[in-house]
Amino acid sequence: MNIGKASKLSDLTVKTVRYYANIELVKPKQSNFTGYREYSEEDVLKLKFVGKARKFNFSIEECRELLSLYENENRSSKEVKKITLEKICEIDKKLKELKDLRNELSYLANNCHGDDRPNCPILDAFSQK
Amino acid sequence: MNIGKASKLSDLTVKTVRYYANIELVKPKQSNFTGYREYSEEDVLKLKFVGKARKFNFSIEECRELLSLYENENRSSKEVKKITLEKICEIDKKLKELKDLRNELSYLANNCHGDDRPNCPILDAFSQK
DNA sequence: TATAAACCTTACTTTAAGGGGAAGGTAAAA
DNA sequence: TTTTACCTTCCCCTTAAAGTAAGGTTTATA
Repeated sequence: MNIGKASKLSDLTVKTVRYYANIELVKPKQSNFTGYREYSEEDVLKLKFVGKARKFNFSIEECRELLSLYENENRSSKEVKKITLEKICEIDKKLKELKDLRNELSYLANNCHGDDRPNCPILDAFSQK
Repeated sequence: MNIGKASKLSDLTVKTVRYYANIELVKPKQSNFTGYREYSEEDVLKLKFVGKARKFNFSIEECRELLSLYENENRSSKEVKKITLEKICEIDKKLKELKDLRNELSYLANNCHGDDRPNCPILDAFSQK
């Protein structure tokens, strides 16, 4: 099938699918008649796989790694679990940062009367030495 | 003072300070003798201000907006509070996304035995149609 | 049959916020 | 005087595509 159909089936944009072909993440055959890319059913499965993994916040390079494990019959689930646990750690770190940030900002907002006077503790906080 | 000193005082890298000058966020005078940028005390205060705001996750364009409020004697704290509350909303949205993501991933990891057998529920989840 | 619409291709530019490094000018210290 | 420490502009790199241009192909319609 052509890229348009593969795009629809995998629920990715044509641009994205073409990008994945260019970076050799999911690389279809390419016809030498028309130059059109020819996607197989298996290619579509890989595209879907990558789409899911991307939604799970895995980077392209991590997707590449997961995909190779996915394709490798001799893979061990240990490796996949390891990558996943690392990803969870990353998420936890980012969660903490965001929570701290939220606390500080909401503290500032609560102390700002938010009227037409120029005095503003938020700006004061930003301009503190 | 030259850019190196302004960089140290504001706790930003020289690259960053130069970048801010290029995008006209904090723009110092520039000597016509040497071509060196000349930072005033006030410029340093603005750099510090931007540094703080950036740490609070405000984008460059938001910093530009905050900075103009900061410089404006006739500002109202209402405007600043509004921007801040919007930022808190954004953070809340991102927090929710990350929490959901974490839940799904940790569910998958918990159900993965993590041994040398090739069966792996994480990969299974990614390859579901 | 002619043509228009719907595909497809490569290639270039842009995004955010700088980092890295080259090539070269300037200033201060040894 | 020379070395070292600054400073300058310029260009490429990062993520993960999206936007657009210019042009080739295929299919549907008049």
